[in-house]
Amino acid sequence: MDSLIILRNAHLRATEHRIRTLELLLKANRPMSHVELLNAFGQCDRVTLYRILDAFVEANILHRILGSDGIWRFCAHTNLHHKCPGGHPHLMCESCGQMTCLVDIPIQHIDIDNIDPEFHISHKQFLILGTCQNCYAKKHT
Amino acid sequence: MDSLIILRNAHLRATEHRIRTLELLLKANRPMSHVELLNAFGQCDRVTLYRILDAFVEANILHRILGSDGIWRFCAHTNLHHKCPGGHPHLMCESCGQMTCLVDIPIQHIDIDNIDPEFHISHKQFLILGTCQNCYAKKHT
DNA sequence: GCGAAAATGCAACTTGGTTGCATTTTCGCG
DNA sequence: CGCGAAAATGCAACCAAGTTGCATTTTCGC
Repeated sequence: MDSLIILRNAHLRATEHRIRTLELLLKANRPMSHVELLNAFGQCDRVTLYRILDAFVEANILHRILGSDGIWRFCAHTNLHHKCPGGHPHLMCESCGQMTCLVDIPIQHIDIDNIDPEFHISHKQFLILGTCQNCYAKKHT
Repeated sequence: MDSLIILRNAHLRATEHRIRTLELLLKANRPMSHVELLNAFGQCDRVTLYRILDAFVEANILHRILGSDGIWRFCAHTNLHHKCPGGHPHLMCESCGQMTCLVDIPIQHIDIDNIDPEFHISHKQFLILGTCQNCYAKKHT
């Protein structure tokens, strides 16, 4: 899907930076961190990129996931991402930081009324940590 | 259980700070952040507290959970915490930051071999976000 | 109670993210 | 087309959580 159309639909201004950011994320099709995006960019102020990402999350065209390293990663929504309304788990390599969306897998239901009836759930985060293929190979050679 | 005995068993030195930290966490029986502990302390250097917490996690007498605010919380192990070998979910109020261990609930199994056979899982984090009773009441008055 | 190993305190640093503000750009509307 | 309000950008400064290095003090096995 064309990033320009996505921006228009979300009532966001189609500036060069914003188009670029969205294109990068759509092409990558995996959650990327702020630094990662900044490096991929030719020229963009880091604060501007932070604000772009915030705006995109606000406009619901990205979702963001906190890694176990405390760094946020941002992932463009594709139609695959809407399969599980309650969100999906994320795989994260603790060695290189790479993250993957497990878009097909629903997150387990929690019967909160039986645990803490006074708690109001807004959403859930499920992070699966470990070592990816690449890093595992590197470690065992 | 006496914190001194726990420290001895874990081959950790029983200094005043360490006993105090462990006692605070055992008494609270919920995950606490570094600042929260520091405030509860009378006099302790913040770096020292960081190092104590690290040592305790290393020695496996605490577990730590990253909140959606990017701040680590530390929780003393009780025998309840060992019910679910694969870990348990955590409830977090996004308004006040308070966290609760759902020690009775096992985290869903992920059949990683069918998804990414090359990924090696080390552990899982399941965070349930929302609003606690207190904060919900405050918002709706 | 001696001495090696570990714990502590302090200063300085790193890093991811935020805020304020002046300047520039976008885009709806006449 | 081009005007002007609203939004986006760039820059500097800031903030907070966590880390590192190092000199001093404390613990605890012998």
